[in-house]
Amino acid sequence: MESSASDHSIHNCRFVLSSETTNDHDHGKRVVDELDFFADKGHLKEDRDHTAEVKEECERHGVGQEKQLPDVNIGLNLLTTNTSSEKSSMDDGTSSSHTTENKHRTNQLAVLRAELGRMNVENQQLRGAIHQLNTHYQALQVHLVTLMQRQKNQKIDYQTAEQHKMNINGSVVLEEKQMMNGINNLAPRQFMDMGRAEKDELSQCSHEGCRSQDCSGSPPRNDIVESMECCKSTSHVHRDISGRSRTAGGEDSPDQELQGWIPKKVPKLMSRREVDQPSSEAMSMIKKARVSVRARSEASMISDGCQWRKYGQKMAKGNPCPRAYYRCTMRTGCPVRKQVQRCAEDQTILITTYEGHHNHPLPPAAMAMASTTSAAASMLLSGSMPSADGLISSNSFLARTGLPNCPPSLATLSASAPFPTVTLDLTRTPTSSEMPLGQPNQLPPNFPHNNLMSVPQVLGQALCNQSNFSVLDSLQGLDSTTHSLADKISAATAAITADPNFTAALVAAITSIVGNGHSNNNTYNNVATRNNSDDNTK
DNA sequence: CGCGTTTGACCTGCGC
DNA sequence: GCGCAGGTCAAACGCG
Repeated sequence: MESSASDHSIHNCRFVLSSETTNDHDHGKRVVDELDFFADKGHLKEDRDHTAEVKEECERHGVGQEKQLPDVNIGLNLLTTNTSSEKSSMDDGTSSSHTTENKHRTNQLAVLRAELGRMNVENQQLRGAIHQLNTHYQALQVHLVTLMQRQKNQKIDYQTAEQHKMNINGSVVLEEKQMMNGINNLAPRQFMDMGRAEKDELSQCSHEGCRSQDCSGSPPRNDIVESMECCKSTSHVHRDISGRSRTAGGEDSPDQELQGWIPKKVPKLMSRREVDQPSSEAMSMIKKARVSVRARSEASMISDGCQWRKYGQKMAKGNPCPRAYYRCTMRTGCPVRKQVQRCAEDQTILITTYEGHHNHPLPPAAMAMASTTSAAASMLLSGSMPSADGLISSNSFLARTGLPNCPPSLATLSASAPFPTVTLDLTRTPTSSEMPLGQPNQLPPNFPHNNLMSVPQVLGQALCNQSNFSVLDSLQGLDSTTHSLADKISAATAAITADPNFTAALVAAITSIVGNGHSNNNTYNNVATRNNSDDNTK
């Protein structure tokens, strides 16, 4: 009894310490929610002091602590059952043993009360610690908003000065052009959402004490993409937008206002104030960031676990094959689009380009692809913005995403395209030198080994070195998939989703790669609960 | 009849 | 300003 209570106290102490330990592993690059709490050194010291207090309290309330604590009647009959030893002494029926028994009971009761009181104290202390952390966090948020506002004002001042100079030179037309360019360069649609989302996020967190750390007010961090998914309460901007522009299909559904499939003509209607958000260009880039997947397939579309609706087809210049435009229909207003086109040089190669981020939970089969786009977008904004002169080494991308096992030739990062695009070439078999060493082909015992993988799973593997599969197997699987791909995909998906261990491992791997993973928290939860029931892949 | 696809028209950005 | 190309819309159409 007492030992279990001690375990409890130890556990509590560990709880406090673990958050600190976690932060110690963050090197300032990957910003997790907890890190924000300790970003301020002063606050960190205070928190550590407080942690030490709690720790001391845990130690102080060891054996004998019960005497210092008041008697607490919790109204629970915790001693209604007897241990076997107690029972045997009762059976003896002697009065002396009965007295001993009573004393024993009394002692136990005292011990239990003491433990209860000690736990209450610990609870209060922990609450205090959490409250303190929240306070510090809110202070940091306020500080962050102030800094961003200051930066924004400086930028506006600078532009105003520049424009004034131009006016003096009589270049009014040019000035207007620059202004328009500025507006157009700044993020339309989702970027606007992000900017507003960040504000909403901050205020919401401060109001709610940031109960959901998923949405913790991110300092100028890199995974803004995730904020897009995490904070959808962006009604202000969308309402402004939808009020002045027609929505897709002429529908004015609240969903669309909130999650926004907003026509691209919107940006010009934006006021400059709305558009001019901090680090807007980078955010615009992220909004435009795309992930392109090249895979061999005779099917018209690769299976990625999502539901798509075709909304257009266009002949692209320099390619005899038309380009098809799809949008995600798993939830109304989901901003994710994809383009599917066959490669002009090799028409067996299907090029699928994804853009945007889902605003809804995804089935396991769709998670890899969605996480990939998130990871790629995050990576693009994380400082390795592509140089203007074409391709950069994919190694940085792979390194950033923690994918030492992914062959470099599989992924390229292109800036020559209109939008930064990560291209994953799943049609290429990596050379032996590119193959990760010490990666035996490890497949789960119950996994169908005969090339039955759909592209997202392959991609997930390519991106997740934690996965038990080898990339080479995946690629060979794709390369040799020359017929009835859809059937194989279905079979593979069914097999994979039927294996909760694999799904959990995949989710964990993806989550760890995407960063703090909170963008997919909902997804993770859904995956965890829907593991065996999902058969969404077509 | 409802839903998804097709396809021509339209919009927008960009380069000349 | 004009033309081109990419992207999107929405009416028409087809299918179950």
